[in-house]
Amino acid sequence: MPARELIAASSVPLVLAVLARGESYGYAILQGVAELSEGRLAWGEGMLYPVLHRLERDGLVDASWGRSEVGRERKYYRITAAGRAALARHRDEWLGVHRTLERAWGAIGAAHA
Amino acid sequence: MPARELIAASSVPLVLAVLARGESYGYAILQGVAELSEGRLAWGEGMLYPVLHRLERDGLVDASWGRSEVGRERKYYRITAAGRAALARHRDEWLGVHRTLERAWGAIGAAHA
DNA sequence: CTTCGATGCCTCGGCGACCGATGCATGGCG
DNA sequence: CGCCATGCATCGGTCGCCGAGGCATCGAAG
Repeated sequence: MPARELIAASSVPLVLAVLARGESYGYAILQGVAELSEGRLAWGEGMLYPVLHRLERDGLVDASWGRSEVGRERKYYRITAAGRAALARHRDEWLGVHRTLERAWGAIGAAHA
Repeated sequence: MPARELIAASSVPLVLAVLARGESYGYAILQGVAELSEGRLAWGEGMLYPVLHRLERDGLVDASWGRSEVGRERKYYRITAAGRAALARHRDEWLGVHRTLERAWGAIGAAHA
């Protein structure tokens, strides 16, 4: 499992990206992330729900209660326009840092003493 | 400037990568990071020194006092073998998360409703 | 019916990180 | 001497993680 800081940095963009594919709910998001990461990212519920609540508080997602096919209650989340904008911004920031790191890593190989 | 969490996630790998190119010291590392990121990452000293001290405490870098050409005191940092190993691990973790995000972003474009 | 596990939601609190503000010392310059 | 640049460091507010724990419902097994 990645370092805690990396989890923190990727949790919001990843949740937004999952929701950009269509509405979903807690448990399913957990599974979606595990699939996308091929098991490398395994979040606990204790970190997902606070993220979801923060996103809702900030207007990046909308939430509404619904029912599963078997009748169980679920809280469905949908990404908002502001959420899509935030996702794009997070993506740009991530890619900027990624390029910086690649440059630093590349230099290591080149400058290998 | 990127979100705080992204700074947190990239600071350690970046400092290690800079030091992997050769020994350096606080102020110069700050400039090296600014160059590598083309100004996108501008750290304050208040975040760099704690990172450096943590790395030293954990044995990922060695520190020693020296003097600049003009006679001023500087604390030079050198990466250790453990530091290079940690750098490689951070790099793997980063790339793993990066692939996950790319997959998630790609799906957005493909599944665009 | 009762018990068990899976689904599905949530909160609490310790820990640790960022980072703006602030402080201190030295050396060069006018 | 006064002032700026270099160069090191800490403090404290604020915020996020995430393991542990809690609650409710449903289906199946005994």
